[in-house]
Amino acid sequence: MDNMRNKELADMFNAIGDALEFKGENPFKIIAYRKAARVLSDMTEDIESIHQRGKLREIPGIGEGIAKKIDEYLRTGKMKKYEEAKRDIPEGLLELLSIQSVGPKTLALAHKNLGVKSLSDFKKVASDGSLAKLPGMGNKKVENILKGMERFEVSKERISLGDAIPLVQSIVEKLNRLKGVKDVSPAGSLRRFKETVGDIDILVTGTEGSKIIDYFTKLPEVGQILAKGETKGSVVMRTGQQVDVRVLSEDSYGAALQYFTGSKAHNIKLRHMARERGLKISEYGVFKGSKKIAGRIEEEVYRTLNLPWIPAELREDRGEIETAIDGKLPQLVKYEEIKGDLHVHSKYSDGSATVEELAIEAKRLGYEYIAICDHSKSVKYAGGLSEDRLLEEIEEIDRINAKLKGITVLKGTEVDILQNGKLDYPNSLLSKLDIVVAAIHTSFKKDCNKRMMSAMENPYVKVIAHPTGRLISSREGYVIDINEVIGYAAKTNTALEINAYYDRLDLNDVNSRKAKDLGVKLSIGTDAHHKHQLWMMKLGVGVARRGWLEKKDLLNTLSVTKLRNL
DNA sequence: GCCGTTTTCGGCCCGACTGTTTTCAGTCG
Repeated sequence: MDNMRNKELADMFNAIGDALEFKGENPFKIIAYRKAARVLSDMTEDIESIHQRGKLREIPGIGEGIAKKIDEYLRTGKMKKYEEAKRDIPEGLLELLSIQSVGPKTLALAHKNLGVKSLSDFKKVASDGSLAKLPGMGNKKVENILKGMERFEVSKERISLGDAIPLVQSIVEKLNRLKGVKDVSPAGSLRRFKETVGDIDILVTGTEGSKIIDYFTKLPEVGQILAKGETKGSVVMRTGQQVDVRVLSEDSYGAALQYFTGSKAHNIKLRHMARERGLKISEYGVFKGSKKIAGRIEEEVYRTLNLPWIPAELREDRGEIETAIDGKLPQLVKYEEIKGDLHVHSKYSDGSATVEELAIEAKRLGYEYIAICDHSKSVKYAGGLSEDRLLEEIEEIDRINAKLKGITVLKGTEVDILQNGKLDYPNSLLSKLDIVVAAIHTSFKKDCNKRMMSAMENPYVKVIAHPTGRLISSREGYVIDINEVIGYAAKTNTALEINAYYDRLDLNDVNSRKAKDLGVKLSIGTDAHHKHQLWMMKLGVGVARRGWLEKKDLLNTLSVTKLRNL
C-alpha cells in the first residue's frame, strides 16, 4: 500500500505510452511517458509529498507537460490525456502487443483495415488469409504471428527467480561440459536477481558457434526451437520458459555481458554518457570512431566512462551511476559473508526435515549457525508448537549442539502476532530462546500496523518476518503502511526480515534499501520447509544486494555470540 | 515530452534479423 499514487500514475503513463505507440506518434514522446512511469514506480518517496512541496519538476524525466498532468490528477482525480487515450482504443486490444512478432504497426494495420478488436478476431484474419493480403504483410509474417499467438495463449507470465535459477544452472553445467566452450555466463534480469525474469539469456564464448548452438537446441529439456544459427539459438523449454544462448568471440565478451545484463534503463544512461564523450557503446565493444577501445571484460567498458565496475544487482538506473561517479558505491554484502540462515522450519511444525538433518545440511553449506524457527501454537494449519512441544524442541537442540561440531543450532521461533497484537507465547518462554522472529499469519486486513508495532515493542522480538506478507504469484499482502513499519523498526531497534523464499522475497529490494537508509538492520531467512530449500539464501542475498545492503546491515554476518546478545 | 560546459531548437541508444521489398520498415532484445 505504499506510494499508491506513484503506482497509479505510473500505470496511467504507461497506458498513454502504449496508446500513443499504437497511434504511431513520435517515438520519443512515447519514451518520455514510459520513462516518467518508471521513475515514478522506482521512487522511494511519495509523489504526493513532492507535489505538495512544489518540486515535481526537479524529478529527472518529469518536465513541464508531465508535471502538469501529475498535478491535474492529484488535484482532481482525473487526467484528460489518459481518458482520451483510453477512449479511442478498444478495451484489451493493446494486450495483443505482447504477441511475438506483433508490434504497434501490425496491430494498427489489422485494426484499421480488418476491424480486429480481440485475439479471436486476430486469429481469424490470420488464418483466413486476409491479413497476409495487406500491404507489407505476407505469408511468412502471418505464419510467425500465428506461432506467436500459440505461445501467447499458453502463458505470458514471467518466470519466478526460484524456478529460473535451477534451470539455468543445469543448462550452464551442460554447456560447460561441451568441448570448445570457454566461458558460460547467464545475463539478463536473472543475473541482476530481479524477482521475476522474462526470457533467460546465456552467453558463451567458444569456437564453432554452430556446433554449440546445435548441441544446445538438442538438449532433451528443449520443447520447441524458435531460431537456430551460428551465433544465436532460441528455444522454448518443455516447462515453458524461453531460453536464448549466444556465442561470442572473447574480445567482445565483456561488452556483450554488459549489454545483455541490462537493465535497459541503465544501459541507455551509459550510452548517453558515451555519446557525450564522443564514444559509442554496443554489444561488440566501446568504439571511438571505428576504433574499438574496450570489450573483453565488463570493467573495461565502465572504465572508458571513468566509472568503476558496477555490480549487476545495482544496474536499474536507481542512482547507481551517479553514486559511481561520486566514487561512493556500497560494498555490497557477499554470499560468502553470510554465516547462517535465520528462519528455518523443522519436522516439529510443518517442515519435512529433522533438526539434525537441517544442522548437517547447514554445515555442508559452510554456515556457522542455523536458527530453527517453527510455528507457534495458534497456527494450527502449520502444526504450531504448544509450549511443552517447544520446550522439547529446545532440549533436542541442546543435545544436537552437544553432539555436532562445527555448527551451532540456534533456538528460535516464528511466533505469531495475534489479532489483538499480543504474541502467541509468554515472555517467560521467549526468554529461553536465542532468536525470536515474529510474524502475522492471520487477519491480513485487521490493524496490521498496530499489531506489528506492538510486537516490536516486546524486548524479546528481534526480527519481524515477511513484513508485507505478499506472495509474488498470488497475494497482495497485508493492508499496511510499510513506511510506518520501517520507521518503527528503526525506533525500537528491531530487524526486518528479507524472507528469501522465492515466492515471497519480502521485504523486496526497494523497501530493504529504505530500511537501510533509516538505519534498520535486516535479517535474511529462507523460511525453508525442506532441507533442499536452504539454497534460496542466494535469492535473499540477491535482494539484499539489490537493496544496496552491506555486510554491516545484516544480522546474518554476525558471530553466534553477537547474535545471542542482540 | 524531455533536455542543454557545443544547443531554448533539434536532437533524443544501438544493432541484428526478417520479410518485404528493389532501398526499407517493423520487431526484438
